[in-house]
Amino acid sequence: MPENRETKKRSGTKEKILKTAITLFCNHGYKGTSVRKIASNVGIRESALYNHFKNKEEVFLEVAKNIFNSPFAMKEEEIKETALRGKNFLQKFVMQYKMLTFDKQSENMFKLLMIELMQNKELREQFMSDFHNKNIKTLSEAFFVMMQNGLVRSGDPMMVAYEFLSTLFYIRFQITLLRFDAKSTDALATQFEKHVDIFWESIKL
Amino acid sequence: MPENRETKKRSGTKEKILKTAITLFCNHGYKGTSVRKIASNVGIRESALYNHFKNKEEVFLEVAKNIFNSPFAMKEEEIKETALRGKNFLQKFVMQYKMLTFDKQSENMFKLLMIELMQNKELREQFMSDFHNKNIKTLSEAFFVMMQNGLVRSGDPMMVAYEFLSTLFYIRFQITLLRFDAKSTDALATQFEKHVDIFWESIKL
DNA sequence: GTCTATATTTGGATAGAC
DNA sequence: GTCTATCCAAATATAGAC
Repeated sequence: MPENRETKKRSGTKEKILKTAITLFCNHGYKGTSVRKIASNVGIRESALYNHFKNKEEVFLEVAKNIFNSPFAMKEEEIKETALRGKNFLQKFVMQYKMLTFDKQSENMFKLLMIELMQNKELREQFMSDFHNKNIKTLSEAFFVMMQNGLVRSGDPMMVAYEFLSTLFYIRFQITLLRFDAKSTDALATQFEKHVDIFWESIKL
Repeated sequence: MPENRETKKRSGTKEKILKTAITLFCNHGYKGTSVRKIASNVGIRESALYNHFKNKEEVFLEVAKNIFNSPFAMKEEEIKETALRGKNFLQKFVMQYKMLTFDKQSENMFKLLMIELMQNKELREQFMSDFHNKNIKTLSEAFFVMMQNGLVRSGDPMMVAYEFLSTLFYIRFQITLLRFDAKSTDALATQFEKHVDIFWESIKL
């Protein structure tokens, strides 16, 4: 028995369901996606879907599981180290943010988040803690280091972090809207780099 | 006939329907709000609602009609004039933005916009043109005037406008999320003023 | 203008044959 | 594991009496 991992060696239906569900949930949200539609897109009957998932919510939870999983998290020590490089840190941070923005899976999760955010209290709280606070913390630490080392004008690191992050979010938000309709994002894609340039000029010593 | 305006002098049912519909649509979105729920909250049967509106969509459109109506628009000349006052212009602009954020009706419309934005192509386009571009235009003009008059460092007025606006949007976005759950927004409310202070310091000559 | 009753559709979910 | 058949609930909408 060469592959008895997990006992069942699948026909792949469950994966197909998940893949289809991701597309549908991320474009139409929970309410906008029916079990019927998922099943029909997969090419099976609804009843067959229930062999793989207990109910609609379980499918959704499986899809939304990675909604706050960032593939590009920075480690604590890495932050403090890289922060000493000033603008270079910001460029690195923004590059990761940009990759997230254009990464297909991250983009889908962001769309889903934006759709469900207003209808799901738990998501709102996770958005604040995971999405916002985590980034603010990273950036604050970096700006603090920069201030300590005389690289940037001193001030409240949290405030500077907020200013810096908010623009990144807005760019990502707009890009996500444009990509919904398959519109060009060329102008906005370069906005990330321009933001770093302008911002650095405004805070550097 | 003292009041033959519009022929029908209403029992107020239509207004009551609209008022109820605003609350429901703005908190649960189009799909999340049923005609049943609206009618029952008003205190009538569904069938009675159809005496006032052709269908659910017509109720929604009536509600969403004012989604981009800003009660605080600045006139062209006013912008150029006030821009000469530098930081004072930014303070005024932000104060209006802040009022919008906390104005009950505007807040509802913003919630509705955020809910529906990801599911409605037309709204996305209106968001870009009415919401984003209009503000960018106003701010760009102001920053241009400020640059011409040596009040702020010269640069691309549009870029500076983008930096300034994006933070305002993010603050509003976060406040809206908090208010969804009736959480305190004290910390964020002062962020508006702090933003102006920080931003002005970073661009002034 | 509101009610009762009803038509129709859509969506989530289960039973049981194969 | 998939299918057919079926059930049930919820939702949009209409007809016609009052």
